[in-house]
Amino acid sequence: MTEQQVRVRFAPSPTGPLHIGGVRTALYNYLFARKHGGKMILRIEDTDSNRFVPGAEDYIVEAFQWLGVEFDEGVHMGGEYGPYRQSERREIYKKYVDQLLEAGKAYIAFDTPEELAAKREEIKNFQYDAQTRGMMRNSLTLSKEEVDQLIADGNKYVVRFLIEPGRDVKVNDLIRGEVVINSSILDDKVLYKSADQLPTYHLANIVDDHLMKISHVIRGEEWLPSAPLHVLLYEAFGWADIAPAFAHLPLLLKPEGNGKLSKRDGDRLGFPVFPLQWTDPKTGDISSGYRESGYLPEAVVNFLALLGWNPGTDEELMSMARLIELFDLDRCNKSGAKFDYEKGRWFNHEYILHMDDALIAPTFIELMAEEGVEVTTEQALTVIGLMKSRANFIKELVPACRFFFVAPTEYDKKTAKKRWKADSPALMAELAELLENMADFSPENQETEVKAWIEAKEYHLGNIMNAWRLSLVGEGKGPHMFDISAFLGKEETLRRMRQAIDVLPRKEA
RNA sequence: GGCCCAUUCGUCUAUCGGUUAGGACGCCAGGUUUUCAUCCUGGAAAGAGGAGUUCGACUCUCCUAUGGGCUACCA
Repeated sequence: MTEQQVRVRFAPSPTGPLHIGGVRTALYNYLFARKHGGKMILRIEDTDSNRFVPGAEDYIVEAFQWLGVEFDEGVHMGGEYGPYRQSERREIYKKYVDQLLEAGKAYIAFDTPEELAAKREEIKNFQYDAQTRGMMRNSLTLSKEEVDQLIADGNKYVVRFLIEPGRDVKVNDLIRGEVVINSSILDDKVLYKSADQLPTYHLANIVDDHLMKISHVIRGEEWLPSAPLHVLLYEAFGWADIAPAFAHLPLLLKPEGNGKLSKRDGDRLGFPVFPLQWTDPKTGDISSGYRESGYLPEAVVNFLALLGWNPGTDEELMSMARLIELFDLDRCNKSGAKFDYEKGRWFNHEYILHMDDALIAPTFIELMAEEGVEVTTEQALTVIGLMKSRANFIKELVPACRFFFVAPTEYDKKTAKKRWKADSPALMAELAELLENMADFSPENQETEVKAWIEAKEYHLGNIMNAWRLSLVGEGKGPHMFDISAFLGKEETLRRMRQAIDVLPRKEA
């Protein structure tokens, strides 16, 4: 057997923003493809015309661009197996549906949605299958003339897959091993709807995967129950021996409580479940996105990769290249993973820590400008270097760094109470005088001279530094004091110190 | 209800018959620091329950329980 080229696809339905679980599925497909030198395809499954949402397709493309998940073929870039939008492949599906019809492996059914609903009311656990198809209105129970007439009269119909009962259908799953389901529990799935002349997911999926030469179908666990149906379809078309391999990924679950992670959870728990912000075109509702929330795409990718897979070592911080190097379907978990949002924050923190300050600077400058604070690139670089170990998100740097550019207008009460002592005004005045006469205001020289002064006078270091910090920052936080004063410059440093002496309350000794 | 999948610290997970059950997030304590953060050290914290198989089971089998998914002319 020759090793066939790895070709995988991510095939979302354009019904809204891309769910984070879908992002992970796409990511695993991508890692797998790159790992094996294969191709990654983006196919749009828009066979349900009723659920089409404008903008969703562009959103999907943009989301993957942001994340760094690249495609080799797809709806947005073409390729030799197109078109990649299922609504543009009507004729193709029709041909295959007819093939099944002619072979007697599918049949035409006229039962209306209303009639089916009535049947479900009438018979509990009603299923359109070998048991019941004999009592329905279809090409198995009606004569050919009747069928032709009904169609000629313009009656809507569907094509159903004829499933033979009593067969054990085996699905070989790369993650779960062999899963066996008896065909008797499967229903005669609708493959095609005459109403919009489109197939349903199942038919389109099998036909496209075959035509696009997909080698591995890596998708969410929610598809596992219909995998036997897909196996049967491959058989019906005579493609059983060239069918793709399956791998069903565990689901992403709610962080607390039960169930699959949903759009609502994000709103409720205060974290995004979508890669990019999304505005519902109908309701105008806005759902937050990882990008807009300040996440770095690398952090999101790293975080997501580890939800359901691990390299088998303690390595946790991995670039896309490293993930590709290490990824293996054999190391994917079988059980669903609760979405650990806290860990996502930690990943972002780590990526900010390791990120080049020059890459953070433009975003920082922009965010500061929005707050009405003009910052030069040089200033930004200094401040980011000093402050980024305190931030989980770049935007957290904005309030944290404000004091570098804007003098405090009020002082943190708790800190003032603790750090501004009876002798503080006098000490600050003395320190101000020392600084004023200092020729070299570099942080190094300041440190040398100030510490020498403290030592000579036998002052308490913490006493001086904490009061000084309160004067310049307004609270008890921030980097090394001399870095702050040096950044501020002598003039501003002295101004803030005098202001603190004026404004902060005097205490009895 | 039926069918399928799953089940190790609160969470993400390692372990592929023999381990003091390891790591990470979060949490707590201590250290470093003029403060906060970073960083370092330490701590609490787990094999759902019950039967087997075996000299030996977290690991294999079965049952139960629990969780999850599917059960559309949606994907």
